[in-house]
Amino acid sequence: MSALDKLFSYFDDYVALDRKEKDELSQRVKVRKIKRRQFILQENDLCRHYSFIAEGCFKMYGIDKSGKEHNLQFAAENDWIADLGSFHSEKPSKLYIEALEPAVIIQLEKKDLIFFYVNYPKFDRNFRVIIENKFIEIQTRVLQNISSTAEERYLAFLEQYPTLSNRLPGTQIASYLGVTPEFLSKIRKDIASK
Amino acid sequence: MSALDKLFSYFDDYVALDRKEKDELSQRVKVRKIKRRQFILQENDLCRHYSFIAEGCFKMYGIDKSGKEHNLQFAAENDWIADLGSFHSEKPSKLYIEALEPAVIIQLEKKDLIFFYVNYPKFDRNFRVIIENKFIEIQTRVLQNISSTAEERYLAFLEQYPTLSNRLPGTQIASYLGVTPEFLSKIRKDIASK
DNA sequence: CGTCTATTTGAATGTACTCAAAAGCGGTGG
DNA sequence: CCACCGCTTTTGAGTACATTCAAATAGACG
Repeated sequence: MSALDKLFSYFDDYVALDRKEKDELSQRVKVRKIKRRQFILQENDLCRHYSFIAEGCFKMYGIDKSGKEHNLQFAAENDWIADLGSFHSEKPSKLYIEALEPAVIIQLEKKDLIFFYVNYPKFDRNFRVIIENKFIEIQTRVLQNISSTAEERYLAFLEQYPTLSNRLPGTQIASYLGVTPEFLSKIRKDIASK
Repeated sequence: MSALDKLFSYFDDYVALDRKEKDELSQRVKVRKIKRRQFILQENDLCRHYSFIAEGCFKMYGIDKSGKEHNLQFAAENDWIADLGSFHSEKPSKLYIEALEPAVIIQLEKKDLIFFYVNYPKFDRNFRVIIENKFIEIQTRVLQNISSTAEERYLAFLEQYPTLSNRLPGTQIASYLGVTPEFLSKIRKDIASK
């Protein structure tokens, strides 16, 4: 299945695209192969694209004043990744997006996205629903961050993202949960001894 | 300025509504007065409405197994509040929405919201942009939660929501930041002694 | 004025971090 | 096939950040 076909069938879960929309999309997107550890966004870049992931896995993170990385989100097959803040404001990003595995992505530039919003209202609908679902997801995460211990957050992560949690090294999960890798190791030990 | 007029001029910051859309909205929404401490959503309720706040201020929170409240968000004038998860899935909510001040809200039921989505694509557009901005905001909060100390988070809150932080008791802010009120008091003391 | 809630303070405790070091585990090249 | 390299994971001791519980104080509202 080609990368583009993956994108088309992704939209089948929303309001499916018709022939014409698929043709337009094909002409306006750019398919890219990305190597492990390659960045598709770095601090001070403008985020110019929505990237749909056909294969592989990315992390988006910020770096604090002491130089530590903090994972804001992971994204794998059939998901989008972008720094929405930079994308909309057209201001330099404070974030990094880096491939954790070799990947194939489909990139859509802002002007093209706007083209679809203007000409095919279906895109407003679809991206509204997509972002609503992402909002619900991240809100759950916030609630966990402010109300649970690191161990509870880790167990919730395993449950919510079983596939990802097998694919990712503990260091990356620790960074997502907001704990040190050493402490995650201790959490795992505690869990195992039950 | 009437509650409805506030809603109309709120939309002027997005794609403004025309006469017909305003008329339709007027007919389909319900304006309600809400008392301080009154709930517009409680655990196990279905969240059936989007509520636009014309006056007053609300908190949305979850209660953990030990009975403690954890504030997921505040919302004041010219903002929306709803449990999107429950609203979309039509499953019982795990959250509470409670007025912190006497309030006036405008409620829109799901079937009416869908009516607008279907008949006026502008609503897809507007709510897409609204939720995108909320997503950007909450993502910033997540990054702070996983990367900053309580003191840093508190200072960031003061900066980002100066009006709210004057309006809210410290206990509520503490709950939002994910710390105990006692500890917030110590943070304030530390900040004052600088 | 009394009641209810918010805020402050302090002591003891618990949760998570820092730093340093060792052990494990792939992959890669010689 | 083995040796080495880079990265991940584990372990432990000491420390810092944040909580709990209890109690006193201060404010706000009817």
